[in-house]
Order: sequence, then structure tokens, then C-alpha cells
Amino acid sequence: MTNPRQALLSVLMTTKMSESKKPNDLREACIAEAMAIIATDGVESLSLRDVARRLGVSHQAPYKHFPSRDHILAEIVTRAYADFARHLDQHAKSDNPDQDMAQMGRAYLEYANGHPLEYRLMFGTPLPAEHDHPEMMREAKHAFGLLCDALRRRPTTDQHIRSDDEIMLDALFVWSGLHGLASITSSSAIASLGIADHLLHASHARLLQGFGQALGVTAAGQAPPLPQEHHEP
Amino acid sequence: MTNPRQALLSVLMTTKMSESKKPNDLREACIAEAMAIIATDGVESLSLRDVARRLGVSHQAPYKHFPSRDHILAEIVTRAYADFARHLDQHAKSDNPDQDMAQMGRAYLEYANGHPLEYRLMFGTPLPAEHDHPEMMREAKHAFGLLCDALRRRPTTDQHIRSDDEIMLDALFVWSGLHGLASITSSSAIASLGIADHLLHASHARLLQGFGQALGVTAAGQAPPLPQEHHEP
DNA sequence: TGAGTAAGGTTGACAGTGTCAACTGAAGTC
DNA sequence: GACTTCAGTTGACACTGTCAACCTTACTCA
Repeated sequence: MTNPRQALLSVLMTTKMSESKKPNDLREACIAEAMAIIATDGVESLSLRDVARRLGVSHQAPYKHFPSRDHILAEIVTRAYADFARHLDQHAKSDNPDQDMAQMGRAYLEYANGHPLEYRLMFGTPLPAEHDHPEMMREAKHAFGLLCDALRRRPTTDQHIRSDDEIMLDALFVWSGLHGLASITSSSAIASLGIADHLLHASHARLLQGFGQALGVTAAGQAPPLPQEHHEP
Repeated sequence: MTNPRQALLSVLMTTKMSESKKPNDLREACIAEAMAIIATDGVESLSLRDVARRLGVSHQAPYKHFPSRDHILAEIVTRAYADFARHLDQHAKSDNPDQDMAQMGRAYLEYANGHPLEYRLMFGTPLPAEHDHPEMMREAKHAFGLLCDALRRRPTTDQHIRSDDEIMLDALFVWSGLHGLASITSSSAIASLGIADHLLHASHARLLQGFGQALGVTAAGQAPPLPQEHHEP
């Protein structure tokens, strides 16, 4: 017999997924609903029972698609990493490696700014034990690899050829700054510390400028000068 | 290894409830036990019932000292901030502001390295709603203020007098790098990303060197040269 | 001295959670 | 037509934070 809930479900599904019941409808719906919950209430108050309730299915239905709560979280984070890497990658196409580098830096901060939820999920909250979710870590490694590649393509200022270790150190240096600023920005810390809004904007430029100075970047790849800061009358 | 936390814990444990009950014995014991749990199982699996169980008291006893689970967490984080600020402060006493600056940078990374648990609690996990825990935020602000002060004391390279905004931008720049590297280091990310150990050591020096280049630091305050890297036979 | 009060502990509930186990109906396969 | 598998169901279980009520003990003050 057809459960009234199942009728409701199909309505919900067609509304949400705009298609008839494909095998993975509920799976996708769970992910979408989970992200909605995380976005409004934070990751710590995500519960699979709540997801099920909102989708009008039994509390065990999601478990047919995800072995555990951590697995749905891991999937969300994995997708975020992939999306993040895609975003970084599409900004490194010119024939000027220094410019590519600066562009990637901007892209990094831009992503963190535009997707605070995803950024916090990737870097700001304790992740599900990474050993149990190799796919997630593969995506994370990929994103970091893009940064290393961009640094490797940069020309050397003199005859010195950079070793892999030096590349890695530069990558850690740059990554630290980017990640640090991004996570400071995307946390609620700035609000509490009382840092003015226009400073946050300027801090992006300041960071990229600092990278240029520290890496000895040629003028061509240099970040643009500091934007004018707030002009309230 | 003799962990000071474990020392405190064992003292508290031996006296437990049978011995002389000073008013705040249980309160302190709860905090110590909570930290022990966090250290081994992570903050997300801290439960006040578990704390009570381990201390041999009823599940409601801790609630006589902390209104909620968040409040015990907030207290732990508050203490960590205070300890952190103390650590930063005691390294900025010379008459060379640039050297003080570099020292503070080292102290920052040193603390993050030596107290990964506390560092992660302060900066790596979602904090209890900061509005409900003003004391916690006051300590956090204080620590950030120390960094700003150190930057303000630095001499200007030319006649240019730095505005408050510029100081703040420099502070954000430096803080970003420090926080980024520290949180990368103290998370399990490095292990998963396969970054060699000797590189992590060198990355501290690389970061401070990068700061020097970006801030135009005089040689006197310069970070020491890169330490020799790993000599396994 | 003795009543009153407050602190610091107790037990017992309640709703919420993740997850295991067993069941059910439909669909596909030999 | 019997079978297995898939995707859902219900019903438990142990665990959590937290509210409410109760019980002891120590301290205060008329």
C-alpha cells in the first residue's frame, strides 16, 4: 500500500529535484537538506533525523544512502573541495606565472569570501576522521597541489634553481597567509574583535602585496596598489 | 611524558570527593577532566555526563558549577586565551621593537606547537556563541591587541608615519600568516597532505623571514637564517 | 539555641540523538 | 515462480543535555 508519506515524498522530490524518482533522488535530497541545515544552524546541529523529518521520510531512510552521519558530512566536504579546486584552477591560464600566482591568490580569497559555508566546512571545523574518507583527502590534496604547481611555474630571479623543498616552503608560506586571512575573515572573530569592514577588503590586497615582496615577484605579476579606503563623509 | 595537565588531573583525582572538599574542588576537577577528554577524544565527544561519571559523581553535579556544556567549554577556552596572551607578552621586552616583533612571532608558533590542544580550541573549532561569553572574547581581544602594540612600536623606515589603519593591516597580515601556519601545523592536514617533518620546522623560519621582507625589517630584527634541515644518516 | 537559608550534592524524568535489527513491498533475475 | 536486492518502514537501545524536585550539610542571625 502507498504510505501517505510517500505521496508527500514524491511531491517534495519533484519540487526539489524537478524530476521523477531516479534512484539517487533521496540521496541528493539529503545532501541538499543537510547543507541547508548547516547553513542556517551550523554543522554541529546537523542531525540525520532532522534531515529525514524535513524530507518527510522515516528516520532511517537516510541510512540507506549513508552509512553514518560522518559519511554525509564527508561527502559534502568532498564536493566542496572539488568545487574549490575547480575555482582555483580556472584562474591560472595566462602565460605569466607570477600573474597566475596572484590570480590564484585572489581566487582563493574570493572563494572563501563567496562561499563562507563551504570554506568553514573544509578548513574551519573538525573534519570526519580523514582516514575513513580517502576520497575527501584526495580532493584536498588536489587543491593544495594546484598551489604548488603555480609556484613551481614561477621564474627564478637569478640562476638559482629552486629545490622541491623550497617550492614546498613557499607553498606553505603562501597557503598559511591565504588560509589564515580567509579563516579569520570567515569566522565571526573579526566582528568580535571590532575590525572595520573596509580594512578587511584592504587586507586582501595587503596580503597579496606582502607575498610579492616576500617572493620577489616582478612588477608584472604584482598585485594592484591598495584600493582607496573608505570615504564616508 | 609528564604533561602538566595530567599532573593537575592526578592531584585532583587522588583527593577526589572523599577528602577535604574545598568549595571549588569539583569545579576544577570538571575542567581538568574535560580537558583530558578533549585531549584524547576531541572536543566534539565531550559530554558532561562522562565528566561526572569519571569523577564518580552524579550526572547533574557538574551543572551546579556550570550552567551548560557550552559554559565549561567557554571557561576552558578563556583560560587558554589568557595563557596564550601571557606567553606572547613575556617575549616582547627588549628595546629593539623589530626583534620583539620577531620574538613574538616565534612565541606564537611555539605556543601553537607546544599546546596544540589549546590552540585548536581557541582557533580551530567552532566556539560557543561569543556573545554569551564576553569574558572569553575579552581575553581574545587582549591577545590580538598585543600583536598590534608590537607592530606599533616598530620604527618607520622613512619619515612616513603609519596610520592606525596601516598598523591594523600589518597586524592582519602577520596574524594571518601566523594563524594560517599554526592551524595547518596543528591540524592533521599536514599528515594527510604528506608534508615532510623537517619542512614544518623550516616553514616557521620561512614565515618569519617572509614577514621581514614584507615589513621592511632592519637586519637586527631579522629572523635567524634557515635552520639546517634533517640529517638522518 | 534553633529556625531559616543557601550551596552542593542526589535521583528521576524528558526529548532528542545515532545506530542496530528486523520487517515489508516492489523490482529485477535465474 | 522462487530468488535476491533495493529502498523504504517500525521499533528498539544507549547515549546526550537539561529541567525539576528532593536531600544534606554548613552557616547566619534573631
